[in-house]
Amino acid sequence: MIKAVRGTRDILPPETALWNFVESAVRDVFRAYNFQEIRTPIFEATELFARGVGEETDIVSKEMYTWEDPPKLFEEYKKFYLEFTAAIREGRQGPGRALELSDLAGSQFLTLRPEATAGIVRAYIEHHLEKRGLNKLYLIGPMFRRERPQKGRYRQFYQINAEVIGPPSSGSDSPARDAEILEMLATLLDRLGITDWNLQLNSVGCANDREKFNAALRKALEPVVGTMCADCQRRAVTNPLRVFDCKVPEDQPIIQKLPRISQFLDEPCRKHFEEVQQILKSVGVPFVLNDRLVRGLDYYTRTAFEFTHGALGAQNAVLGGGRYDGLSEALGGPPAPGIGFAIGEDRLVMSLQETAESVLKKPDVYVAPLGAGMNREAARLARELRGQDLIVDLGDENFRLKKSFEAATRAGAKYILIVGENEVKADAFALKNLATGEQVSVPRGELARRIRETAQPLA
RNA sequence: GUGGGAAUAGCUCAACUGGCAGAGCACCGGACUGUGGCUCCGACGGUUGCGGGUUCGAUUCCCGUUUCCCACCCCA
Repeated sequence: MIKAVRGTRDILPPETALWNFVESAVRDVFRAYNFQEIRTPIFEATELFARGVGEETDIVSKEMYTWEDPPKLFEEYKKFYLEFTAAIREGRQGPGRALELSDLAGSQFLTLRPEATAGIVRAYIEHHLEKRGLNKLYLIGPMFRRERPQKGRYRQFYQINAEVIGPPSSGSDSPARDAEILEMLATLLDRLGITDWNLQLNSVGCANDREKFNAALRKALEPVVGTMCADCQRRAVTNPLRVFDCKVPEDQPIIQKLPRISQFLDEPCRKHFEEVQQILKSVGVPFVLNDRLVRGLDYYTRTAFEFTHGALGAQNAVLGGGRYDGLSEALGGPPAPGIGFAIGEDRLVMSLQETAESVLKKPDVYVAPLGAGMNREAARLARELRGQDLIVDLGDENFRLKKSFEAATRAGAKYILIVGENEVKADAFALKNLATGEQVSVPRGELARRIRETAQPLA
């Protein structure tokens, strides 16, 4: 049997109804904040992510799905190898040279997107969206990372992203935008019925602050790192910021004494962060300051945040984001401050799984043809009813009536409509309410109204 | 990439120290020829994840492998 590949999965009904519920709530809420949808390709030039996300991040250095298109390197290597082995076998001189860079001319490296922001900023630059002033964009779609799967973590997973980006003159760097995004997220989660969320907020400063902070952090770690856990010793070398993620109890007293980014913010960054907090207080969005919150992508500046939720296991971050004021320039574009976030849709759906049944729309009526030739009549009736905006399921004339009833019940239909010879002659059809058992004969022209008026009060 | 657990019918799970692979639910048919849910009866359903080893005999023990789950790492 051919199975879905590791880390990928099929999302089946009725669970898909829950995904649609989430996505339509997202679209409604985002529209209220004047965000508009953007769709970008699922694969991009590898270089985009290398430069945008950062060569040193785990995402780029070990988790991307990358290939060569067309696969010349592989073809050239195969050719070389075959010639080489044939030469040895035949005892003659082998190929004169190994593979060179020029052999790769005409091919490029492509990557399945591991995140959305780089692609959106690429589109912003490519289409000169700075001419439009402030852009408020959102994107829903699959992302790909080659990680070991576990609860809430897949190799193909789905994100809901939103970005506010524009030239500085559009106010894109204003703390008002940070606060607006955070308030929108709080609204969305509440709307979805997720109430026990927790907003963790931090500022990671600008590039300048980070440089000073990193230097101070390295200096502070130097004398103590030898006594810390193996992971911390590794982090201290590769990415000192991540030491703050450590959960080993013995290391906590040491971490407590380390310098914090909050002590290194310059005056503009400090004021910016302060204003974000003041607006959040003003609109009543609760948050917790966490100056140990660091994010894994190189492009983040200033505001960084994470919404967590219990019942998600170890992967408890349901969404995360922050500001990325230098990203556009890093990709060769004009200055374009921005802030955005990514919601892990898989995790979001997981945290409201129990409501799956309640958002599923059931058929209003099951049309049951009865006897030879009745499929034709039933098809006409079903078409009429569907044209009246009813959800209609349709059976088959070969089903015995008992089987039609069972199928209608299983489908969860509110009504069953019997289409037999008697009904066709009279042009009035037996309509039975499957919940109450009440059955009446209804003239063709009144069917839709009859189904709708008694079906509505149930909802 | 590292560690732990698991894999048996469509689903959820049994099967004693190694001895005929089973149950419930679901599905299909019948009781009931144009009236469902309840009930009763019957039928169907398996390369025990895959490959190897030990054994008279392996779902069971051993080795390998794949996948899933959980955690680390990292992130959404």
